[in-house]
Amino acid sequence: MMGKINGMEDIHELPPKVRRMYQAVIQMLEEGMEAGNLRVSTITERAGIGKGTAYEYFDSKEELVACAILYQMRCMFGWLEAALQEQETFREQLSFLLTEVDKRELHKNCFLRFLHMMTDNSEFNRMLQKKMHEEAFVPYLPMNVFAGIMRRGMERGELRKDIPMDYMVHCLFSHLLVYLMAVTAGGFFDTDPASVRPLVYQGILNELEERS
Amino acid sequence: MMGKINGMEDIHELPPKVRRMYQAVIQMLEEGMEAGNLRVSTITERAGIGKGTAYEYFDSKEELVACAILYQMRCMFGWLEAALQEQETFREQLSFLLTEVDKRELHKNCFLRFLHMMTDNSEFNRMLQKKMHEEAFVPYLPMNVFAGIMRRGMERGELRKDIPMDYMVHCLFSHLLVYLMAVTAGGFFDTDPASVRPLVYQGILNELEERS
Amino acid sequence: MMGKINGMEDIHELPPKVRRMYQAVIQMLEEGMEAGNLRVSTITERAGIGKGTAYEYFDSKEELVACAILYQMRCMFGWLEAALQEQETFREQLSFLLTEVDKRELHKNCFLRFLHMMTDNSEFNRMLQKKMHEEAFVPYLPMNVFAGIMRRGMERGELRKDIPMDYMVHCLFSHLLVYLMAVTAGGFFDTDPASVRPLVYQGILNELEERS
Amino acid sequence: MMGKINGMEDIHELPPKVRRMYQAVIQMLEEGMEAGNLRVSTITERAGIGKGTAYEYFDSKEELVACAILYQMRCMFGWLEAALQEQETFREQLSFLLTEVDKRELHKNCFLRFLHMMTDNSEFNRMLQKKMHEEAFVPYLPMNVFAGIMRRGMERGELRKDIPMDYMVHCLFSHLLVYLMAVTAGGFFDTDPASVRPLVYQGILNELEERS
DNA sequence: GATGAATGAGGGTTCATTCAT
DNA sequence: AATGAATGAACCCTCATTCAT
Repeated sequence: MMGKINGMEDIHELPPKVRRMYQAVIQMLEEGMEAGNLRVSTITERAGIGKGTAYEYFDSKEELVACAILYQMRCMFGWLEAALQEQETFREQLSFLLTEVDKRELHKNCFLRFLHMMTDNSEFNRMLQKKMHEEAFVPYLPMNVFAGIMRRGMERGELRKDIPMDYMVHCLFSHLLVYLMAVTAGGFFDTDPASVRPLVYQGILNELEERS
Repeated sequence: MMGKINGMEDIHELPPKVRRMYQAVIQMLEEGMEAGNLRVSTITERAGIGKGTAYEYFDSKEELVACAILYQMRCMFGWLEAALQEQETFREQLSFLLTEVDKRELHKNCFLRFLHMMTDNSEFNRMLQKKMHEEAFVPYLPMNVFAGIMRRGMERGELRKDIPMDYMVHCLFSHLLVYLMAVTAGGFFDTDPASVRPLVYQGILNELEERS
Repeated sequence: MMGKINGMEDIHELPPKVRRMYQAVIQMLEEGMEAGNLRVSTITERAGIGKGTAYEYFDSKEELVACAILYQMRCMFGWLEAALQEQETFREQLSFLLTEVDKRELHKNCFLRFLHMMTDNSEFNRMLQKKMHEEAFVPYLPMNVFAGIMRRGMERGELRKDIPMDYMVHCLFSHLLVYLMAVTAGGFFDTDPASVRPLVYQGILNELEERS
Repeated sequence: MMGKINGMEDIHELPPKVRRMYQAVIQMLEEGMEAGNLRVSTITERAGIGKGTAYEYFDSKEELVACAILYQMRCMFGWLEAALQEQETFREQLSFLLTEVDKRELHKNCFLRFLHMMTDNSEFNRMLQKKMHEEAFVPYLPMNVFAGIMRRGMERGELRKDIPMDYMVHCLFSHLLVYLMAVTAGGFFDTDPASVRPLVYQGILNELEERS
């Protein structure tokens, strides 16, 4: 029998039914269902396949859902990495990131989920985190994507070289996060994102940019 | 029949069985169980009461758990507010906050949960968020607690007055968040919290403090 | 919560729903279903209770079925022991046993099942055998019932005292077995039980009876 | 398309894949699995063939397993018949049988299973029994094998001629059975097989042997 | 003939909720 | 008001069987 899927397969070589299940899972998560409450029958139904087929590819519902989430993250962060590479300066990259958050694109799909995961110590999440530390996944970790930006920015002489890399990543991460929340979390901050954006932008530059 | 509990009761006038159920819920959450996976039977068992009794006070399991979480947040943020009031300067308040995060006290009990909630769009969370917007809960919102600190800091002349309050709160919040993650999320950032702490501390002051 | 049933309860103090489930199981076994193929839903349906109720009393279907079988054995072998006590001589006891086998009463209910069990090394059966070795069950073991007969027969001077007890039990057991098969196993032996009975009767006496 | 296998094929002209499936079934039964719990996928996997192939030869899993069991019995009882023929006297044959039981060879493979079947009235077993009464199988029935021994023993003047054949077979069968149990059924009889063996041996001779 | 991916009916188990006491 | 035995809908997972290749 064919070996089971473990989530580290090449994104472009997934069996079509697996891809359809992944898409069903992602879709449902975006509709606001909790990862733990997804039903196998609904997933396979949406994927247009038989219920038992899920178990041809995965050992359990949890495996299936976890792999789907990983898949999404690899897609999104992979895309993000590539998109950021196309920007020429750190300022452009920063603008690009903020605009992505504005478009509610990134956030809905990955950033928030990543954050949600990091603040969750359920058993399911521990499994997910374990998978995220597999070698094949590491380059997709947002921390590493951000570190790449920083490094290149420093090489171009745009960013300060006297701050530990860790803190630089944290700095970018945290500001983006708060902007993300201002954009999303309707109600907790009764704030106009448009008025916060320049402050966030400037705040990051103040901390990280090399002063000429 | 007595009306049901809605989560906005005075913290000090809870029926004792309700308080015991709240404590059971909080305890289990801290043991790493997901809010959605708690079982009514376990909750009432730990509370030392009959299973049916839960339904004397709440309409559903979800209501019970949501009210317990609200209760915890009101306790913790209420306590935090009071504790911060006792500090005399903003710098002392900031140190206090960082130390709390260090102690993994705050974070485990509330901050992380709050963040977790804000990054979740499940049905359960929408209910929780709705309850959080009830008038009685508003003063406990972390944003408002932080805004109070800022306001008083500005009155004492310690903090800049030319930045929108929203951004000041965001700034504090985001830096704390990242420090929280450095302290907690073992593995994603392979960072030494001790080396990050002064940077976080200084970063916040750089952005917010009035320069003499 | 009430502790689970383990099969060693006093036969006369069973919760009524448990007794009804036992009866449903026994009935179905006698209708020719295999112990492993019984369905929980059918059992509870026949017992006139909800499906979930089975799990109030037992941890699993296997436990339920095993306890039901033990219950039947305790009932039957308990009854057999008492009935044998009422016979005055070994010859009468022997006649009684053969007649019981004739009536297809004993066999259908217990003897065959006991034999079936002893020739089965499935996991289910290993569990059943483990339960049978619990102290509370031991006096009901057919071997011990038979040994009691022998002992009393020896005390009355009817049976030989020079043969090991083990073999005496074996002797009785094996002859009964064959008679049981002649009566039951339609087809394998195309034998008239009536013609075999006196031979079995005499065979046993020849081996065991004290010759005056 | 080729007709399906029905279990009465010549043992030596089985399609090789069928033989491999039979061997897989037998092996698993000897490992302690119940006939009803064998899985088609496991059987074909062990046989080194595709799962669908089983259905090229058999209409259902039950047919496959039943035929495998019949196959084993024909092999074993055929072998037993031949082996017994090589013994010159009844006493030697008897010793041989007891020794086989001692070696846990016979019993594990056939005798116990045969007994298990005879004490079972499940649907599966009724099918098996039906197949056993097919003409081609009759000579392998243990009863008939034993009857052959008896007949030859009588012809040689070793055995009594005044007892009905049925009873003689029963007598041998039952004693062997109980010895088998003493050897196998660890725990029900806490008996040392070695001490019982001579008694069994002598008991049989006492009943069946011609007294000179 | 041979295969094994796909299927979906089936069944064991869980657990929120009810309600008679 | 408090209880906890009883319930049954819900849901995961298994596995015999089919069928396109």
